[in-house]
Amino acid sequence: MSDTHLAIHLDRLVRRIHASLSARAKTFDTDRVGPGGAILLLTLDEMGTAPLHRLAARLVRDKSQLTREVASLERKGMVRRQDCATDARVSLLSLTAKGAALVKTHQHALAEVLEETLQGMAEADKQKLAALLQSATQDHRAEL
Amino acid sequence: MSDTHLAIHLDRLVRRIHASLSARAKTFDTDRVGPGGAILLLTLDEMGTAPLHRLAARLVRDKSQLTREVASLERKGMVRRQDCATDARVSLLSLTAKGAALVKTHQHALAEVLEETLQGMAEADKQKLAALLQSATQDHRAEL
DNA sequence: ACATAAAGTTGATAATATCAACTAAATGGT
DNA sequence: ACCATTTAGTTGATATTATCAACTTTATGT
Repeated sequence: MSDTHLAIHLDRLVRRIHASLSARAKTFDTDRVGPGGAILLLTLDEMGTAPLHRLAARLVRDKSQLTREVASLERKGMVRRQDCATDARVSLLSLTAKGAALVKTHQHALAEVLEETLQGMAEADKQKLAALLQSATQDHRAEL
Repeated sequence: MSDTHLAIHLDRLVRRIHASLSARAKTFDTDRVGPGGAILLLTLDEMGTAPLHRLAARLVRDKSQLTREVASLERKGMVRRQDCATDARVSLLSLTAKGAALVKTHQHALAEVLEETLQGMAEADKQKLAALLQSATQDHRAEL
């Protein structure tokens, strides 16, 4: 029999984390960027500067959705767009100072939630888990 | 700095799987139970018979949502409810034969998608990942 | 018997996702 | 250089899912 277990537990874990986060959201999500906005910012933080479609590919979200989310974050002063010199179609996204500061806050909160959610796991196992998850989401054809 | 990586990769992996699944949904989700319905059925399959609130706890979803989802699956003949002998408030949920058959179908499809999504990972790593995910979602206070 | 909590439902609303159509700009051949 | 085809991004309409409070009915503890 096949391992659908992996998917089931994956879903549970994500929901646990999400629940924990939104439970204490009032504490740290003062700008109300929401979970979607938060992960966008965290991802943009690790990408530095990126066109929207690349960010969409990373986040595995529809471009149209990203358009709106980015617009919202832009209005809040978290994200900045600048025209691309070599391609007039793309607008390059990057964090503002305010956005970068917010990332720190969210990283902190997320770390706490993870700590709480995964209390029970040995530190080594957590690291192993993180590593395996990373390797699971690696490659997938070129998209750096 | 803290490992928010775990959460980020978790999100990506879930979205990849979800995207893969919905891409080929027409192939196997003939009853249109959707991802939410599917995971509910899979979970109920592993629980056997369970009251709604227990299922909700397992799935980490709101009871109100489960009420509606279960109602929908009931209309489709996948889930059955029976009154609890010892507590008139609870209705016990279980799969119908049709529901159990559907579970098989979805397990199959899900296994294929996982295979595809995680191609690149060694078999041993997949198993390790599954095990770690399971341990990550274990316990959490009593709720069997 | 009474207060309190639990199980489930309903309603209203918010947040996200999906998908097709469309504009503008780039690319690739011929 | 020209035209067909892609690609980046946006917009609109709609579906799906999540959230939260209020409420009914039944159980529990004292």
